[in-house]
Amino acid sequence: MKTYDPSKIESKWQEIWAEANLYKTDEKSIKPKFYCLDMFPYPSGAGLHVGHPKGYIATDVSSRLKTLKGYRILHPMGWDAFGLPAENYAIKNKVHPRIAVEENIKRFKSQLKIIGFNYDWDREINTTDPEYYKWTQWIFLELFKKGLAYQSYEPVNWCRGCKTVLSNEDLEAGKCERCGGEVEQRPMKQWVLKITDYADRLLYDLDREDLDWEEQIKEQQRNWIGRSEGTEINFKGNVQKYIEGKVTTADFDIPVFTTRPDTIFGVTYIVLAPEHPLVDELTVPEFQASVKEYREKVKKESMLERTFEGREKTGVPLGLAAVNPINGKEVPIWIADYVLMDYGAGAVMAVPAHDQRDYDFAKKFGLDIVEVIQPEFENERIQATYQAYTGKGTLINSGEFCGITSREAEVYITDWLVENNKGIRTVSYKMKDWVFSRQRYWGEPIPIIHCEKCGAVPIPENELPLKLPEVSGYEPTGTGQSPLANIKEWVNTTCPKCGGKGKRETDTMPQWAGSSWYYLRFIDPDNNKELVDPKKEKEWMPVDLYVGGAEHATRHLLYARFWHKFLYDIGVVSTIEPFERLIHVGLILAEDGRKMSKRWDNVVNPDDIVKEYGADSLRMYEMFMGPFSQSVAWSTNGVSGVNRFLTRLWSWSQSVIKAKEGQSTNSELVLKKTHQTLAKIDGYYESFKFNLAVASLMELLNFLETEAKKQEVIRDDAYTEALRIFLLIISPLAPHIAEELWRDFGNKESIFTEKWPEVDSKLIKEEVYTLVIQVNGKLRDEVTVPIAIAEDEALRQALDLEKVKKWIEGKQIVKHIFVSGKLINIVVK
RNA sequence: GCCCGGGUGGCGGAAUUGGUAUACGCGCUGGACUUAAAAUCCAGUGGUGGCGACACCUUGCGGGUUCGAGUCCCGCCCCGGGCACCA
Repeated sequence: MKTYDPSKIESKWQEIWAEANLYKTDEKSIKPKFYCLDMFPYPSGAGLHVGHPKGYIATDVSSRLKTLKGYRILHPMGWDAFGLPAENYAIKNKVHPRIAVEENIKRFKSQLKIIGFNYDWDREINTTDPEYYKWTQWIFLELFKKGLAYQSYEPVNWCRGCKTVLSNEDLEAGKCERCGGEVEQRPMKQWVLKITDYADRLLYDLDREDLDWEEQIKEQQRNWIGRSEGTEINFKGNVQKYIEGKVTTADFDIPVFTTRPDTIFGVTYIVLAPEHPLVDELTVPEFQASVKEYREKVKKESMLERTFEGREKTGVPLGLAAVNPINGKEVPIWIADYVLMDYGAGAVMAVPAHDQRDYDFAKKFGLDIVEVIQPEFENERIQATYQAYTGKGTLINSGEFCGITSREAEVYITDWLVENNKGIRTVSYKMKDWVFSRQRYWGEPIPIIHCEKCGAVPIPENELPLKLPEVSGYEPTGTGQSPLANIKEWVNTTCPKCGGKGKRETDTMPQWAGSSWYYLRFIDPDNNKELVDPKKEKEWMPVDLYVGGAEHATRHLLYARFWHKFLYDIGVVSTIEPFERLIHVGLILAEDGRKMSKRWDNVVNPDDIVKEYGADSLRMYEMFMGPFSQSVAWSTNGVSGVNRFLTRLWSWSQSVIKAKEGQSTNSELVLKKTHQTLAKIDGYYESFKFNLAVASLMELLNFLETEAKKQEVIRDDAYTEALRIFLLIISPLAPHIAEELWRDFGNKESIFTEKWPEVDSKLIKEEVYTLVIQVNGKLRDEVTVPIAIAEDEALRQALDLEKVKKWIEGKQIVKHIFVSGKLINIVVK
């Protein structure tokens, strides 16, 4: 008998499939389409570890299933190859990042190939290919033309020691990872995309019925967008200025944003973000030194740490007061780091009685605390003496508004403010505009020319792609600009508009850019005339299934949705959303439960697993190890278990193939169990419960082997059908062994040209079931009953059982609960 | 700190709407085969007590709702992902 040797059959079938173009995307047939997409990898220098292919295996299983079900498949793969690590590697090893990236891609690709994916490699793309990034640049220019790209001063991490901009990744506990020096937040003129213009659409379209996304991902996006309706309230004041020796008084306005206008009578001070542009103007001379010192200190803090709620509060007063528009009361103005410039108006009205951070701040600096909301319950009232009461309630100490509820006050107080021109209703978002500039070499050049006369001018479309120039080194310039700024002959150019002197933009795009539209390129990878052929776009969009890590839940997926909606607005795409169904893949941790990392020396390489156990074992194990979306620790022993299973499948299949023909006595049972598995497994595949799919296949084989031990296997219609179905339903998970046994079985064509089997519902019907008997909710016995058994008959049979009698004896039956198909519970007292 | 997940045997995990807790796999123990080992096959395997039939306990911790809670509610603890320049 042939033995199961994956190393022999897997490479053989991979070659045959490739030669036969089995996985080439079918552009012609009238079959329904299935666009199945993986989040494409960043080809790092470390190569693939076993965690990478988990999601790819899932899309491979899904697309093979859809192939069997009669769909035509688009299942492509490519490389998201711009980015920081390649540039750092280039600096360190003095090689061009392109060379490093090419090597990495080669390695990744060979590692993927031996796992036996059904990718159409003719559609491979690479974001660093000029023919690709031409269109990334094109989209940027369209955004620019529509006013959605603008320049603004945005903070970057600036290391004084290295004289360079640092990524968050390069920081360690707020200090520079390389030199250990201080890092400060330094404003720098950068390109920013107006994603906030799309905030409402990005939010509301999450609720579209045709968007089949996991709720948790949608919820994360909603929170990221952070829409809140509120009121912008204007606090006025005046400041004395000395101009040319004379004292003059100047009025000022401080607009603040609040979602709680009902607490306005409780305002006891105003806090500005330390970066607020009004701070210079509003600081009285005696306080200037302390304000300056405080602002310097805040520069060194990261945004993340500033927002920690339990953190020790800091801040300094400006020495001025502003007037509460509702009661004319003067309140002092402070600056404090817990107020951020980029949320709301960069200024808050502080209500210490009803906001915890304001409360902590007021306690620390001895500011007034005025209670204006009375809680509904007394215990909350008691708590309010040592912490803020942040709930709603009834207004007190609020002038003419006393006695009404918070909900009413939100309407009436805002109405009053609007009528008296002291406030407006407005909406604020947590989501900020997308800072799109990077001061680095290895990214798409931003196709803009700065002209002294004309300002920022886009380069003409026919000059795209604007290629990255070759440079000799990638070291930072020392000024914070990207290495491109050092190439004078590239930077200095002429203005496309006036023909005068112009300078090229030297910042490049973030890595997110190329990945924000790549799913469109796969549809039409060689198109140089337009981004995507509209006909082909309509044929393949939207992506039917998108699989990738949860770490992309907010940024990548929001950026891609934003660009897609923009492309929809300018008529490039025809769907409102790019990804119809989204599933997130859970991490594979190392055997020790930690993340796989070179640092811990716990990385498992898929090549080694394929070599020892075969690709089918790797594929099936990764689908079996746990719920797909959950992170699970790797176990090489687990792989050997799956390998044992495949070996047993091989032997059983061979025994059927070699068996003599005739009529077996257990054919009915064999068919029933096989069809029951078939009925289950379809749902398991569709709902990404691959672990249960594998378990049900194992159960089926356990059953078939047990039957084979009871009596000799005879090749009759039932066994023939059981083997046929078994191979078909396992083929998405383990394509190589399925194909090999399929051909051994006498089939001339590939198993993937076959049709998915249909469930025979007559076969799987059960006539009896096990009725569980409980007394007071505890399991006491069970009995086999006909499926249609009536309640009183079930009760009669239950009460007849010795084990049940024992528990009922001397007690009174209060009632019983009968759940048809499940159990009967007898309640006694 | 904030947002999103998760916590079930020695381990990974299973358990449609609240209805037999521990499917499937790993590991372990004993046995068969073998000169021996590996591989394979057979049997056992949540805990405590008992020779045994059996009984009681058990889903991170503490309460609650219910005939019945891993599942629902309230309050905690612990772990993972994200927090805008890693991708």
